[in-house]
Amino acid sequence: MRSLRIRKGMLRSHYIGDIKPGLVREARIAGWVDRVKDVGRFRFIWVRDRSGLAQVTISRDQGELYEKASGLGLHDFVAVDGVVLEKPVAKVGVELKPKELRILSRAESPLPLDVGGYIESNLSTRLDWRPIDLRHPRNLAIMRIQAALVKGMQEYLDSHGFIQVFTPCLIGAGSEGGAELFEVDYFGRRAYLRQDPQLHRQLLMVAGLDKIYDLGPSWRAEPSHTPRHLCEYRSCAVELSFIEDEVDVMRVEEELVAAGVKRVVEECGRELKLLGVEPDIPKKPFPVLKFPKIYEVLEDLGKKVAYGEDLDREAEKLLASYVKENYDHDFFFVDYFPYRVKPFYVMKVDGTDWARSVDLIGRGLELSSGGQREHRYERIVEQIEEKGLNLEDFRWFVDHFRYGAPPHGGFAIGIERLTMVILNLENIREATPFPRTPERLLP
RNA sequence: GCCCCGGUAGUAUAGUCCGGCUUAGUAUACGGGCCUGUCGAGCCCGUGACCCGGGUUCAAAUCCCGGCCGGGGCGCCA
Repeated sequence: MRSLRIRKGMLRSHYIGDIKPGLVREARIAGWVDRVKDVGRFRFIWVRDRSGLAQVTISRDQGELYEKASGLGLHDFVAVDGVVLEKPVAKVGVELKPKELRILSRAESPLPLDVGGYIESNLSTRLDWRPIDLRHPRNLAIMRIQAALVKGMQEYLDSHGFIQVFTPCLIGAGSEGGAELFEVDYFGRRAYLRQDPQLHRQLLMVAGLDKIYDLGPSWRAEPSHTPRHLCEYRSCAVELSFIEDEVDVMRVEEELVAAGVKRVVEECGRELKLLGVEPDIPKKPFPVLKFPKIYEVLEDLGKKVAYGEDLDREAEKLLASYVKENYDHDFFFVDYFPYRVKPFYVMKVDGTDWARSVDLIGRGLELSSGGQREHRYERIVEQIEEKGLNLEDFRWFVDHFRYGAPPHGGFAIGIERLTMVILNLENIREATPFPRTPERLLP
């Protein structure tokens, strides 16, 4: 990490992690007090910033400084000027003999969480005090890894001709119904927070943008009490035109996931080690399981799913272990979903009850859905009617398809879910700094 | 939306099944002391808690009912 070029008198000259004993003689560091130990002739103050941990060693003969340090407590915020010991005695790494110690902010004690690292607080308590919780290197690591993941995916998309766009979050109508939408007052009219940027991405295909992605939030007003749902989450939503069929979409998606994971592995060795995970860069192509054959596979696994029915959680998990065993893969696609369980805009497999509709499953968890969309005006209208929807409600969308639309498809990958799967997190709330769940709107 | 489980010091837990044997135990944090280049230091002392309301009972952290809060399973989904 490169330290900021600083002006004289600035709070810090170095990130702790940047200090190389022998190369850096003197440094000014700033951070939170991680531990205070009073031992004979010395007081040891551990100081942590986001890059690492330093020990500030104050000997009794330093008089005033020694006294000042006696009042320090956990998570006080301090700045220390000192000489870097060329051969540190401390095992934490960097050791400083201070010239000056400034206490910039006091932490009340006891803290509302155990920050010492031996007691793991309940997630709920941690989230109540999330800023303190995020000081823990482990949680910081999750945020960093997610940033690398998104960066890797963006790099892939940018270098393959995808244009980043921002589609609206406030919408006048839902894409599939309305039950799970958050309602917003829009100058006296009813508006909604989008549940997916889907339909607007399709309109951009009609517009000829050809290949796009939208990185942004979506909202679901589902009161789900599970470790894998958030009411607000981010997705990397991709749409591309001039495809032959949904297979082209899958090819992009697996490249995208692999590029994200690759970036994480390359860039976040330290963080991954801290979290105790070693993700594999997934092999391409990802295995594909298709309806209706999938019913037979499930039956062999001892699970009966009625013909034409959707997969349930148990089926997804069974298939995941099946894929792991037979393909040694954590990810797989499911293709040709029954048309009746999918929304109106999907492309049917001609003359069948199946759709060119694709889910990506990672470690048994649904990470995305997508596939090829129907681009022919008459067909879209027909399908809206088949689904028992009111065509007039979708005019704002459908009418644009009357004037020439390319074959296209896409998908939206849940970023928190992908993070969760790669890092083997038990709860999706770990994968976002301030999770929104049915009960939690603060902080 | 349906179902299951839980709520004890700042934090995390034991005790709850089978009411009394509890002055509610332990770890950590916090305050004090001893020792000591500590690195999860060690030792001694101390402060600190039964979610709220109602009921049963001689007696409730413990049993029952309601509320609030939290966790999970399913559904739905990313």
